[in-house]
Amino acid sequence: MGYKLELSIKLNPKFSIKKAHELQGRLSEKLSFEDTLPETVDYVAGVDVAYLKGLSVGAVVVLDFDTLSVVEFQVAHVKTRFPYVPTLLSFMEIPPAYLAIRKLHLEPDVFLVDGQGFAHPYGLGFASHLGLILDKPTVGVAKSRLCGKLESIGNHQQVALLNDDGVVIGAEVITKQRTKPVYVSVGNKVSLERAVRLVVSCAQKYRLPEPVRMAHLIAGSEKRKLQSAL
DNA sequence: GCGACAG
DNA sequence: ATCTTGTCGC
Repeated sequence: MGYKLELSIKLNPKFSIKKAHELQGRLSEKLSFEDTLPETVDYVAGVDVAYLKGLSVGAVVVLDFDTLSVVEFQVAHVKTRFPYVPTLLSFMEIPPAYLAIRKLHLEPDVFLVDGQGFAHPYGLGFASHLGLILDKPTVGVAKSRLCGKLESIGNHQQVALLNDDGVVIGAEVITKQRTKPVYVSVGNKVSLERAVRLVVSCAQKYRLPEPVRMAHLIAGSEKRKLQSAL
């Protein structure tokens, strides 16, 4: 079901995988690794996308940074028009994610996104691409590694760096003991150090930081709702 | 040529 | 990601 779409895209001269990678490389240069976050964060958002047949369900949730309680959430669904192609995930997930985010009444200080940020072969994972479009601070929080070599930091056992040709592109973070680590990288307008701190502070009881975990649950419930409505 | 490959 | 109940372990 996905190969047909992938084929049509590969045959489309207006959008080849090679051209998409070149675009990612150019956009990556516009990323900011500076900390533009306010001293005290009030709202942290979580973003995720779920799939149902030919539909993509985007979900965004806003939590109070201090209590990690949900203060708002929005969902949106659109027909999936781009297949999952490793390294091109953002092209598939941005439409539903962006539509949901546009519905927000509150403006989050930062968005924790389910996927890679700068820790990407062309320096532009979903979190970074979304960060440029929103022109807001974003952090990539992936459940598995896409690229980069591990590089331990002294006697630090909770955080290891992801290195790519001598460049630090992200970090492997153990948010909860006895569970697999998560991969954190800068999306846009935030430093890696701050990004890691945000993820760690938002992950208390579960492996995934609460914003991302909540967004995942909301996308899932919305999917079930659409499911039964068919 | 071979292996890797977010969600 | 998705299809899915119970079950083993911290």
